Amino acid sequence: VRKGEATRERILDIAEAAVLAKGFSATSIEEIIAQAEITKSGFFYHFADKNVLARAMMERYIVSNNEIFETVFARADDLADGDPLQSLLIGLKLLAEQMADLPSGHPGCLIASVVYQERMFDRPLLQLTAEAVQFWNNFFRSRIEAVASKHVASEDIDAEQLARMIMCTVDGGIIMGKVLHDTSIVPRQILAVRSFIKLLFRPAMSLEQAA
Amino acid sequence: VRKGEATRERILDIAEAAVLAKGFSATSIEEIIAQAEITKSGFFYHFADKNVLARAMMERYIVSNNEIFETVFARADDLADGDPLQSLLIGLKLLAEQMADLPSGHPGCLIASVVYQERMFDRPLLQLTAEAVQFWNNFFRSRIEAVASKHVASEDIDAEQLARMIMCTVDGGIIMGKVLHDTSIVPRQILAVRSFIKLLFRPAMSLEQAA
Amino acid sequence: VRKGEATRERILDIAEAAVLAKGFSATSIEEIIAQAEITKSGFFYHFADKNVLARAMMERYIVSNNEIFETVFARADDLADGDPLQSLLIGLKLLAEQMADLPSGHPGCLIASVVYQERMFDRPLLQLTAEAVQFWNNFFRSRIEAVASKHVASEDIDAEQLARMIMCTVDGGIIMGKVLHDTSIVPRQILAVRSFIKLLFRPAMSLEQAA
Amino acid sequence: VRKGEATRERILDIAEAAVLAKGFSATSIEEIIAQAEITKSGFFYHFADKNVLARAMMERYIVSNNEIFETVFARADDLADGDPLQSLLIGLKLLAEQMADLPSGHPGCLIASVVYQERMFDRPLLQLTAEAVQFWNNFFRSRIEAVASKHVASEDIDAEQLARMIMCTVDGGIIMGKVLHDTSIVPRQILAVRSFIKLLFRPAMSLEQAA
DNA sequence: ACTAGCGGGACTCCCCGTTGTT
DNA sequence: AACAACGGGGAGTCCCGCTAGT
Repeated sequence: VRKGEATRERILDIAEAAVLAKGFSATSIEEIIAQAEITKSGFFYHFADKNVLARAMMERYIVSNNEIFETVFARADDLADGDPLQSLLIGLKLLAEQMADLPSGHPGCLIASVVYQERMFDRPLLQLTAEAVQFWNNFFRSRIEAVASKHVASEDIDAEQLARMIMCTVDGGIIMGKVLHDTSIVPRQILAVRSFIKLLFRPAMSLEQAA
Repeated sequence: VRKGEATRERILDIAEAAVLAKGFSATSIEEIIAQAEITKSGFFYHFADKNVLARAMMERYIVSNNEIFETVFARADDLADGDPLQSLLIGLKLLAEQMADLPSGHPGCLIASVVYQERMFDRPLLQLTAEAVQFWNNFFRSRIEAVASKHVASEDIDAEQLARMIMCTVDGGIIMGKVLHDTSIVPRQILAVRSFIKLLFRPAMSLEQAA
Repeated sequence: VRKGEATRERILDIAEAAVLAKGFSATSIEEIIAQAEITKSGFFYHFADKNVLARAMMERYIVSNNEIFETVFARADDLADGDPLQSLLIGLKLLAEQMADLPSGHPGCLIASVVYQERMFDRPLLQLTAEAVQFWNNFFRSRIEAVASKHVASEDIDAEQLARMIMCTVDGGIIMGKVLHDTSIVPRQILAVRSFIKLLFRPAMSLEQAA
Repeated sequence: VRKGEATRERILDIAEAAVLAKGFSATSIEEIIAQAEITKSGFFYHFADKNVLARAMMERYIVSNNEIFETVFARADDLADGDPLQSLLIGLKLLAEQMADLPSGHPGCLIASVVYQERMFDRPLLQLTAEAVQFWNNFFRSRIEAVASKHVASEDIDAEQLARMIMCTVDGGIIMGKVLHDTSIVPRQILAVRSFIKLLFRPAMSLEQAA
């Protein structure tokens, strides 16, 4: 189970890149096997059909995204001295940096690619994406709630909304980056939400201070 | 030149809905003509090939989007008494309301649909989308600059970045709304950026007030 | 019936060139009308359908070919002082010169074009071509017979066969000229048969002469 | 690798017959597969597209034609006692007999079929046909040169020209045979050129003999 | 863990010809 | 006489997936 695994991963790599560039149904198995230098039978040995490939791609994508978030924010927790606000701000900065360091810009979000072709996928896959998005959203929401429990916000915004804003900005940033061929948009947009959060929890121009 | 025009529009309506749900290449001409109740010849009379259809769809989408923005912000200018900040905030609120009033949520953004299948489209079409996005961005940026010339921001954010944030939030919101089947996300996200802008230009906790 | 006639001829010109270059069934009405700058209705006004076009093309081709042969050999008869051999030899030379003077080489033989797609044409058209070929063959045969009645051939060859040889050489020469992109092949091949004929009827190295 | 090869050859056989009867573009893949009793997928497994089929057909045709020429003239060399003239004359006679023995006359020349639809084929294929024709021409030319080095011609005709005459007569003969539905034309035309060659190199009515 | 060969079914594009309108 | 609009019918291409082998 060694050579087979490598082939499987190669297929997934090629497929993911193609799907992000052309969409799922425009990505033919034929072109995947041509690039992977295997035959069709080889492909079907690893993936029973195209849906199985889609599922595998998405699962892999979710796992790798989870890892990114966890690694980044574990490091942020490490750097912030127990202050959830510090940790969140540091985490977002690290995230922005990571996005900026991608050699050829962000390749795209598989989630977005899927929702814009949702009719092509079966229920379980769509369910899977929804759960992953919900999971990431909860991840950010719980951190925001932690912040809110220690700091006062100068505007009334609930944590759910704010968590979504982070994710929306990233996904929207990816799209704009692709349209305008500007790889700096995603990191800069992340920094923009970060500014918002900082502003939101800035000690309320401390009335005491003012006094 | 009357019946033909109606057929053409019907084709575009059907095609747009299908593209937003399944992507461009998964949208077959066959299904379009079945829904439009015409024959293939009828279709190809109006659109020489699928690329021409894509171009026409995008052009129509851009025009209609332009109209929405212009209508909404013309009304906002009307309601705000010359204050650019008021106008921007009112405009965003109106936009949010408009998005909330869509019967079945926002159907999706054709721009996003295209960038996530960019390999499928020819240069001119991609160029067209880029120009439209740039145009809308400039639209928001000039309004933000007008605000900035009259009000002080409590954070350093350039207008370009902030304008992009509006658009990213909408596009990202559409994606999240589709994933989570929650039509309220787009309007709420628009209100979230609105909050940010309000906060950003809020008179600096009026030191006078504090006094 | 003046402008209409001009349009009709223009259509035939364009169609003939296209048929010689791509064959009949690969020549679409659509491309003909595009080149002729008329609409489909205009085309169908002149030719009820594609078969009618084919017939008209062939009839025109036969007439023009007849004219060439008749003109050339009328002139040859004029130059030769009543000697059929002289006339034939002069005629072939004139023919070769005429073929050499075509600006871009011989465009091709419509007859050949038809026989290599015979399944595409109806009986009457094929009949027409056969009759035309037979007619031209008789034309040459009767001239050869006239020669044979006045001169002794040094080989036994019947006139029919020799007449055919002239036509075969031309048609074959056109093909070779097209394959090798050498416009000089047709005239040179005509001169080659001419040599044969000359040799054939050369006074038999007159034994009397030798004595 | 056995069953596949048989299918491939069957396709080529059917395609060649159809192309000679109707031309390349009028020969639909659908009819080929119907006759071959396979499906379109089977066809496209063997030939990526119609051009590949054309190329394969032409290559096969050239090879088989080469074999015919070589076999016939090897036998001719065998029968003639080292005399190139004898060998050439015998070879042409054998060739004529072979053409006469074809059950339903000569089916046609693929080269001619291609040049009369040259716009339909890509450069490499046209190149291929040109090279083949050149090759056959050289084949005959070198034999004629061998004759000329041993015998005196009574007319000035260069070998190139004479070699071409052989090929032109065959190609032209095929066309006439098809038009007039007379399968005897090709062999008789070959015998006609043979007569010419014989006459050309006939010992000049040996003046010595006459004396 | 893979290959050769092919079934069956779209899909895009094109093409010939007709109809209703002007 | 000409045009807009469309009917009806493939043609060529491609693609997913299966079977039989090794």
